[in-house]
Amino acid sequence: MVPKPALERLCRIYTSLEEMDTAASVYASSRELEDMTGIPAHTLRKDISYLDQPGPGGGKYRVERLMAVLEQTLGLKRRPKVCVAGLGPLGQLCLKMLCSRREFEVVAGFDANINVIELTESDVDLFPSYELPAVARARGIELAVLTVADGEVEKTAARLYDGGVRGILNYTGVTVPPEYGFDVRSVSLFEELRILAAGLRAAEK
Amino acid sequence: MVPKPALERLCRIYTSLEEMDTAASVYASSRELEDMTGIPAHTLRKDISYLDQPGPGGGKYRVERLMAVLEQTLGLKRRPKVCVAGLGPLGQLCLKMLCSRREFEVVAGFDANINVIELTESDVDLFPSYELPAVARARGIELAVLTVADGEVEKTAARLYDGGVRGILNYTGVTVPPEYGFDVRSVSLFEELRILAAGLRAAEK
DNA sequence: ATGTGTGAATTTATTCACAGCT
DNA sequence: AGCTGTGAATAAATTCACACAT
Repeated sequence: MVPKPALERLCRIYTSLEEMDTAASVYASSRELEDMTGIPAHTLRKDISYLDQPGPGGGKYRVERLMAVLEQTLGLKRRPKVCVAGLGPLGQLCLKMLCSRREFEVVAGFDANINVIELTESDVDLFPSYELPAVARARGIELAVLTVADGEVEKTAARLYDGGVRGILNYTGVTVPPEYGFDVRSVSLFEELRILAAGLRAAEK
Repeated sequence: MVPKPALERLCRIYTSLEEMDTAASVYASSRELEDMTGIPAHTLRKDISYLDQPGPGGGKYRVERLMAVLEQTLGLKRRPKVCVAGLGPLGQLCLKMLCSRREFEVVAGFDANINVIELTESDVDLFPSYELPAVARARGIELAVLTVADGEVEKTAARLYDGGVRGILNYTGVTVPPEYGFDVRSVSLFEELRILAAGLRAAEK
C-alpha cells in the first residue's frame, strides 16, 4: 500500500515529467528530478519504488516509461469522469481549462441559475443543479470541481453524494461537510494564503 | 515547534470557526469541531495544545477566544502583504476576492502586458512585470498569488525572489523552480484532480 | 563508475489514556 | 459529569546505506 504523501509526490513528479522536453531528454536521474521538483532524491526513489514496476534497477529512468507506469499505477490513463458544479466566473474558467486537454472526461456542468445555463457556451452538457444526482448517476461521474457560492456548498455536497461522486476539488471558501466521506482537496484562496502566512511566521521563530 | 500538518489543520479549524454563527454558539467542544472539520477530536485537541495559550483546561472552547489565539499564533492578525502576479481572468478574480475582505493587505498586481494594466479597473496599484522586484522590495510584499501563463512562471519566480517574496500560492500548471527556496502551495487544477483520481484508484485496491 | 531498489534505522506524526480543571 | 491538555505509546513516513544492475 502506497502512503498518501507519496501519492501526492508522485503526482507532482508526473507534472514535472510532463514539463520536460521529451525529445531533448530521454533519461532522467533521481538527482535531476530532485532539481526539478524539490523532492529529495532518496524520497523520490522510495516513492517510485512503490509503483508496480519501478525503473530498471541500474541506469537512469526512461522518462517515457516512467510516465507510463505512473499513469498506470495512479489510474490517470482511465480519463476519470469529472463535472463542474457552479458556473460562475471561476467555474467557467475551470470548465474551459478542463476541456482544453484530453486528460479528464468532462461530462457535465451544473448551476442553480437556469439563465446561466442557457447563456453559457460550452461543448459540455449543462444542467440545472437539481438534476445533479440523476445526471451524475446516469453518467458515472466520479469527481467534481466545486465552484458554487459558499452558501450552496452544503446542498451541493448532498446532491453530489446522491449522485455517487467520490472526490471533490473544493474551490469554495467553506468546508465540505465531512459526514459524506468524500475525498476532498481544498483549494481555498484564503485558507491557502493563511497556511503560507502561518508557515512564514513559524519559520521566523 | 508545531508540526507542519498540524499547522495546516489549525488553519482549517480557523476556517470552520469563521463559518460558525458566533452569536448562536459561543462555545464549541472538540467533538463538535470534529463534526464540522472532519478532523478527529483527539488530533484536534493535540493541535490546539501546540498553541501558546490553548483553551482553559476544563469546559468547552470559547469560540471567540480560540480564534483570537489562532490569529495570534498563526500570524494571521498581521494582515500579511500579498500581491497577484498575472492578471488574466483567474488573476483578476483572485484580486477581486482578496480585496473583498480585509484579511490580507493586497499591495500590488503585476502583468507582462501593459494594455491589461491600463484596462483593468482595480483599487490596487498595478504594474508591469519588470517592476516587480523593485515594487515588492519597496512595499515589503511577503506572499504572491501566481496566476501568470505557464510559460512565464520561471521568469516571474526569479523576479519574486529578487523582490524578497517568501511564499507563493501557485495557480499555474507548472512547477515553481525549487532552487529559490520559496514556501509553495500548489493549486493546479489538473494536479489536484490527478491526486483525487489516484486516491480513488488506491482506495479500490 | 554511476545510479537504482529496498530493508533497516531514524525521525516525525498520530492516537491513546488519564490527570486535572470547571 | 464532561471536557480539555499532554506525556507516553503507537503508527507512519522519511532518511540512510548498501546490494545489485548497467
